[in-house]
Amino acid sequence: LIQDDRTVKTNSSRRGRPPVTSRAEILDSARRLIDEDGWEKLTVRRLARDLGIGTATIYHHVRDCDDLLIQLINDAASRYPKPELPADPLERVIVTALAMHEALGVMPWAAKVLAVDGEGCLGRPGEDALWFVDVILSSASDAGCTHQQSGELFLKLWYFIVGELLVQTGNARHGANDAIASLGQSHADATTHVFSQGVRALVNGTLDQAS
Amino acid sequence: LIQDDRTVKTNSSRRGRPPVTSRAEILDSARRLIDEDGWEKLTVRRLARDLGIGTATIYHHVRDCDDLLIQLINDAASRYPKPELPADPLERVIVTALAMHEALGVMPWAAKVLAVDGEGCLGRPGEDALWFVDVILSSASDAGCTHQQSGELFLKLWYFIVGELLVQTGNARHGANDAIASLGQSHADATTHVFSQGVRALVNGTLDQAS
DNA sequence: ACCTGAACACCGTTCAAGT
DNA sequence: ACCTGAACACCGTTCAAGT
Repeated sequence: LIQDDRTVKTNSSRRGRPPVTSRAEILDSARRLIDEDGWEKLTVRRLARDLGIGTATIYHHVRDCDDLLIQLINDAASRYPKPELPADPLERVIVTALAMHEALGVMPWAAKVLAVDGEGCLGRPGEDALWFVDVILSSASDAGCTHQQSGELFLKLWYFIVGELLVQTGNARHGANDAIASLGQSHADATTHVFSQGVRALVNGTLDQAS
Repeated sequence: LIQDDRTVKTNSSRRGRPPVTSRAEILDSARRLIDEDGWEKLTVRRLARDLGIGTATIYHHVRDCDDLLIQLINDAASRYPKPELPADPLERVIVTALAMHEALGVMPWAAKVLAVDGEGCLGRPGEDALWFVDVILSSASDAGCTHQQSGELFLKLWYFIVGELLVQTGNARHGANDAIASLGQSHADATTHVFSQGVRALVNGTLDQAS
């Protein structure tokens, strides 16, 4: 049922001891453990126990603990539907930045991992995450930015996205923060609003400086 | 020499077993260990070994491992010289945000801790970190922002500051990132420039939206 | 081929007992 | 008063041996 990967492998090469698990099963299990107990409780040993396999077996499918988290992020990013892009290049930058934030938002702990292993995840060619980077850079060019200005704008947006995720992860753990709590709207609405206003401010403010 | 705290304590109440260490010694040792081996290598056990004391003794001075890091951050923030504030309120917001970033910059790992224990560090009344928050909020008001707009502007700046620190910490560990590497200037100059331009863009962009 | 128990070298935290 | 060894309940990672 869930073990199709295993079956396929066993069929295609019928010699040797059959695998007891697959990359897909490991990622599924990890996802479930994370939203049951939080990402900081995910350990290789716990994951193996959950799957009912030996601890060392995990290391046949992932290089180490960080690699597991990065695979999870790339997996989520590739599942995320790419947004419709507006014709206006500036609007395109904004929409893509918001989509990038939303794609990462399903795993807020991603910020911590991405920052530690930074371009290890975003910068590898062929990864889906790279799509967001490309669209933002080329749209900025279309809006009249030089190569350098586009790079700087992306970097600023990246700081903002990562920072928002990081703060959100923290607040989730120990109650809402004061600045947000004092606003009249619901928590989720308020943070989304502040975030998108910030992205707009960053884009417009940067382009005003350039001209 | 470094053990004045201990001596003072021993003199003022001469009964009972004398302390073998003090909060100041613990913080000093932690600081040294961090910039020798990196903050992720700092452990309670290593710290105790470095001080030549029992592991459990550490827990007389700090509640737990996170508390130690937070004390370190607050200590650094309180040491940081407060910047001269310009008359123009908008400029005051910018200068204070840059100073806040610089104060935290001596401990880039602070971003991770602050995000996890968020307002636990920034929000406690009486802490020096609160000064930065107050100045930014009141300066934004002086510039014509409503209470809510000031709060939102601070939050945006906080996202940006935290994000920049987080990305910088990550890049330090595994080589410069591509966007920055492609710029003509030195690494440090380039990142400082991008950061301060971003703060300006955020402030100006936000105020343009308001009017 | 693929899996695993056991081992290695660590963690944070607590607490009864020692000085 | 203050300190601490030893214990508890964990970690990540490796590798020789097993199936």
